[in-house]
Amino acid sequence: MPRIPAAERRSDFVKAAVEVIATHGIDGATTRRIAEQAQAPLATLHYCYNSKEDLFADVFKFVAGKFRDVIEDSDPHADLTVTARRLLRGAMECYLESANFAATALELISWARRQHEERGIGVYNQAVDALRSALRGAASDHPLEAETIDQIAYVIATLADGFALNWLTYGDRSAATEHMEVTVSVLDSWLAVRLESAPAALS
Amino acid sequence: MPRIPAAERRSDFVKAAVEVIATHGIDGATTRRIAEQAQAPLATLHYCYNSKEDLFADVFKFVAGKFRDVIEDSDPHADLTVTARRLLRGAMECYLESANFAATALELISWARRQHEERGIGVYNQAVDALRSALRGAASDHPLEAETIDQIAYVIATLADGFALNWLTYGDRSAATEHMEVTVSVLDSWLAVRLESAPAALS
Amino acid sequence: MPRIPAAERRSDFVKAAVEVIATHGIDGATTRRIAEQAQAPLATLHYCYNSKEDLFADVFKFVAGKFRDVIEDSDPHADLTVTARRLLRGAMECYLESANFAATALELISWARRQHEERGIGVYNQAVDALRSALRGAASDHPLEAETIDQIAYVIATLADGFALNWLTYGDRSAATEHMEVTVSVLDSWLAVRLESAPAALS
Amino acid sequence: MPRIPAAERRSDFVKAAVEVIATHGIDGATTRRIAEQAQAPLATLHYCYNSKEDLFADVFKFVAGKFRDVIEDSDPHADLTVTARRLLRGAMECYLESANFAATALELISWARRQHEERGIGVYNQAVDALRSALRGAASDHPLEAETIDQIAYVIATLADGFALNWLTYGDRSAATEHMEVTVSVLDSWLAVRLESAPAALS
DNA sequence: AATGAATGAGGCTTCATTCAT
DNA sequence: TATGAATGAAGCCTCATTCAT
Repeated sequence: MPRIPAAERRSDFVKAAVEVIATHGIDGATTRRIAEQAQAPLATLHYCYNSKEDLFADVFKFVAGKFRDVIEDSDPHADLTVTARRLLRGAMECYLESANFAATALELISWARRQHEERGIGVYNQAVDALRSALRGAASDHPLEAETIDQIAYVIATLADGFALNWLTYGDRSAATEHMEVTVSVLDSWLAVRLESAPAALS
Repeated sequence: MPRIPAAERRSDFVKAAVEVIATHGIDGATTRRIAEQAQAPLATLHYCYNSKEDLFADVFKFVAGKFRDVIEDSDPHADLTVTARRLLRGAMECYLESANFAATALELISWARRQHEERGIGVYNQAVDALRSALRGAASDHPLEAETIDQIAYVIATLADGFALNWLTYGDRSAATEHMEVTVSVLDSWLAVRLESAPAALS
Repeated sequence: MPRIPAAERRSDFVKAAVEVIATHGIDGATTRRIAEQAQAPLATLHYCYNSKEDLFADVFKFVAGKFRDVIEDSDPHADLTVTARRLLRGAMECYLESANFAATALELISWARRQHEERGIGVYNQAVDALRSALRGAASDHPLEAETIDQIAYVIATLADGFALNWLTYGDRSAATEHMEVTVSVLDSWLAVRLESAPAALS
Repeated sequence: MPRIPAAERRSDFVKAAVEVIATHGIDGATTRRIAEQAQAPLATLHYCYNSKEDLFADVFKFVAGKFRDVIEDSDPHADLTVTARRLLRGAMECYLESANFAATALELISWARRQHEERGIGVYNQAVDALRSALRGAASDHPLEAETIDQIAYVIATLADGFALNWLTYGDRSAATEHMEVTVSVLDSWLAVRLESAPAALS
């Protein structure tokens, strides 16, 4: 009965959609289920969004925005190794904090791949771009080759996503917490070797 | 009326399902589309399988079997480091060889997570189990702690899946080929550090 | 807040409805589309009219009124043949001037037939009545049988509507202009024969 | 329960659609109502036709075919005047025989106009084309200018459609029967004048 | 055994209308 | 007075599945 502004209502539907996508998958996220989750009549969803696709576009923005927030929160003055480690840990903590968010992010990546002909469009690409930007900022003192930045971004993304898949599959929080440490140590080991040789090549 | 043996018919449907799942996702893999891809009448699918879920169970077996084949192909007499590297590379080559297989595997992992209450059931779990067995075989000379084996299996799975996600997202084969090398070097770096200290702890 | 008088508002909606009905048909003339065409919020339409049917009743009046204007414009002192010709030409020119008006008139005729059980109610009937009145006025000197008047009115209506259907179907203005002349000549030929014998029967 | 071949089922739906279109108009002809009229579940309609549009295309064919039958039934050896009169009478009798057919034909004409950008496509055009062919056949002895044929076809179509509109509006069969005679006499009067001068121009 | 025919359930979307402000 | 917000009903269509042959 309370007449809520449309903007706020839309946000409710986005949150509901994240829950439903995580639980039922992208294609199982029917308008009925989303409306029900948002405790709103089905028609109200279509009053706020012209189409399901419009709603999903907003979900998309929401997820991409959360990634960007996590990535940009990292201290820009830190060392490259420290920054990389923080980015990876931040992503994993974000996944660990909300399994639904993690699941929805993976669903969206899968969905974007199927939906659009133009590859690389979507959450994944935006997140990797943000990773690259953050890394470039941290490496501004001793500029690395673009290729090195790309590789580090790739490894962080790979480790974070691989971690997410495992955590979502087993749903075992304590195991995941341990895996987080292992994953960080993997990055550390590789970076130690990788950055030891790379700057040398530049000097 | 070619009178195709039932077994072959079922195999056709499984292969068709893999294609369709990769292209349209698990929920987009409708019985109609699968039957069409298999060039069979819709009713024939239900003649071979009681339900869609039964068919998917076979798809499941097929994918899990392919993983097991890749893993068990690796030389059981090799060194642990070499074995780990081979397992990772084998998985990635398998993904690279058929993007459809990779996509279907990821879809199935996602699907299994949503479908069943009991976590850890499914393709992912079977693959990790197989990884563990292979690693144990390679480490039979100097037995490691179970935890170490678990960690190595986790890291291999994580790296392989993270690699797959990237490759599927961009669909860039040459980039993926380079990523494969990077990914292997990540494993190598970490194993070098990890195995250097672990045995020490045992001695 | 332009504070537009309610009467003007209603007139805007009627005009918008005529456009929309012509373009999308009676059933395609949704309240949304009409409000949009009138550049007014949807709720305003229902503020001015209790229901869509009420609005359509006004559209009805508008169209019937325009017909009456055309018919009553014709010189009441003219000869019967001349009057009949003028009425037919007037109707056709009216159709030709605005295809939207023609289309809406035909839609309303169709709609009225479907809507009401009582046949003959509607735009068509009102127009034919007006035709009869005009013809009676022109024939006041040598009163004809009512049947003759009825027949002339029927023929004029038939020719005008048949013309409209053709013009709307092809949308070819130059062809329609030629058809107008042919149509008038059809009426002339028939009237010449018809009125030659009819008065004779009365004398 | 009887398993009827799809082709026959389709014919049932076409007939049902004609009824429903006549009663409720093109846009009121919902799939639900058509299925109900055909005494079939809604889903069965979509088993026989991929879409509502496909069904309507068949309705289209059915109506156009009936027109063609009526027109081509006319004796090809007859005189032009006789042929024209027969064509007109045939069309009107066809309308009179089934008001539903008449209504559906007019609805389809209206619908085709709204639906397709390319003007002149549809039932109307096909019927007029068939009229022209029939007239050309009858006039083969003393070939007339194409323009004359066109005009005669136009006048027949105009009179028949105008007649139909009146008959549908009032639903008065006895009045319509009288109108039929009047309408034929209108054609006769005009043809007498028209063909008297036209051949002269050719001789 | 094999497959066209058939269908209830549910998918997304739009409708005319009402409510609260 | 005006109008964004809200909604039950109904629109077309596709789904997995079953039935009859």
